[in-house]
Amino acid sequence: MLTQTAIRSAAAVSSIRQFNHASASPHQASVADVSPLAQHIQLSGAAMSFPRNAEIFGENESADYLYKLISGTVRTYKILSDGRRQIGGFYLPGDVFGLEFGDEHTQSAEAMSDAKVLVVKRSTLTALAGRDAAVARDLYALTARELQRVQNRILLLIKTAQERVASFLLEMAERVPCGDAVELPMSRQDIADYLGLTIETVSRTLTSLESAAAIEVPTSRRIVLRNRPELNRLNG
Amino acid sequence: MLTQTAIRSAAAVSSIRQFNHASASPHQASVADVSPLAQHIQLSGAAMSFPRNAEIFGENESADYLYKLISGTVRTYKILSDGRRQIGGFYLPGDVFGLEFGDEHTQSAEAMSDAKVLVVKRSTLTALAGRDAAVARDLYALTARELQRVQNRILLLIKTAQERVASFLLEMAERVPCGDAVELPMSRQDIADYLGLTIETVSRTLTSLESAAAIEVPTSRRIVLRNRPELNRLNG
DNA sequence: CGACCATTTGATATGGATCAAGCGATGTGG
DNA sequence: CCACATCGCTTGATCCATATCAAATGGTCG
Repeated sequence: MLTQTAIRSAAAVSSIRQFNHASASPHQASVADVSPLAQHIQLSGAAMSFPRNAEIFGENESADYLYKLISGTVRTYKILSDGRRQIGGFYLPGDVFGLEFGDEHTQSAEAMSDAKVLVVKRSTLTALAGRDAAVARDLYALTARELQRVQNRILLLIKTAQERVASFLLEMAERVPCGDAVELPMSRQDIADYLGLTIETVSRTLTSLESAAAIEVPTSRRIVLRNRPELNRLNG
Repeated sequence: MLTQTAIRSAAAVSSIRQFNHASASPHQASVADVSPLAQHIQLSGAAMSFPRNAEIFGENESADYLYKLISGTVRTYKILSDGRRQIGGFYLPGDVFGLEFGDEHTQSAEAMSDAKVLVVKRSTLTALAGRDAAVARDLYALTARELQRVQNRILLLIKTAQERVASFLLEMAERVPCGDAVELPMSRQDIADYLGLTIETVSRTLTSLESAAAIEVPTSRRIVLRNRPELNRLNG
């Protein structure tokens, strides 16, 4: 159950507490931070740490908390009965996840690297939204973005492997704006499960894009976008 | 070539038939209808009619209205630059569509058959939601269901053709609860674009399911589920 | 009856999966 | 410091599910 997961880690909470004010990594300063919702999370959120590959919450656990990622990377996913895994999304520092409509989480969430998150009770947040229209609007906006992403993913999944990989690279480049170089926080397997492909196909597609001079792959985790127009064209 | 049996439940058939026509069909008195939101729509919604294949709204148009389907069937969809079409959803009488988070529609909507809808201004609805918590909750619930559906679709799209078709049939059977007979309101092309397959593959999969005695296909638009456990197994 | 459209069926092609091997980086114990 | 296991990634060979191309069938409406 979620509560167990949360409580289990709650032990680690207090020790981490000082950490989040002090350590202001460059990643943490984002647009979202100035919103009323973000301020509330910053002020009253409990800090928690999760080691690499730890589960933050599981599918079907009750969705009592909302999470804001401070550092590290998180993936959400579903597992089919035969073991196939579909990654629902990758979350970077500043992103909010665990946002649910129903009472239960529809996906599981895992830390991809050691991760620090701020946790707020969903009930207090909705109560706050009832009093403060600005908070409600923020929640709304977060949801809007989330739904948009999901719908784009559906479009993604009817495309070819090249198109999927190109879309993925452009999406990541947009989310980690560092010029044309993207430092991927996830493995090939994660990318494959996100795009509905196999690692082999992802790998082959990347080398093929490299041959076409659309990208460069200096190391497996770093990708340089050399020809965005071409990638956009592939994007469909 | 498969034998078309004459033994068919005629009772189920006629009840499905009138589902599409009668604008005061008993089907409309569903859960949604007793909700405050539904009542408001019923009272202050403007009735509009759309002929078969007419556009109800287009992608990128401003999303000023919310629609509730009274009779007929509606599809929402997106078109990729090269003409591929992804159907976002099918809507049956009683369903609400056009629900958006942003200012613009992210999909187009078309009447699949002559359709009657009730239309309400989104602004009045959100204003109402601000005053009446029950309305807000209803809007929330609608959105929750919508998101759930979208997420399930993502899972669908990583499955095999058989699994997709099986899931589709079970979904439709659930939405048009008439025992084990499903009267499909959409063409094979629509189904294909919904499932991310081709018409040929949909057709072949149906015949293969029929050979496996999981379903019967007395006419192309009517499907009888003969072996739900088997379909559920295929569902993944 | 005949034209038209949706659907099914058949033959073939192909993109991506699968199976299998190689390779480079990282870490571990002797 | 070096053999050597391990792990993530790439590359190669082959297979297979679905797409594509093409034709036959069947239902509907004039």
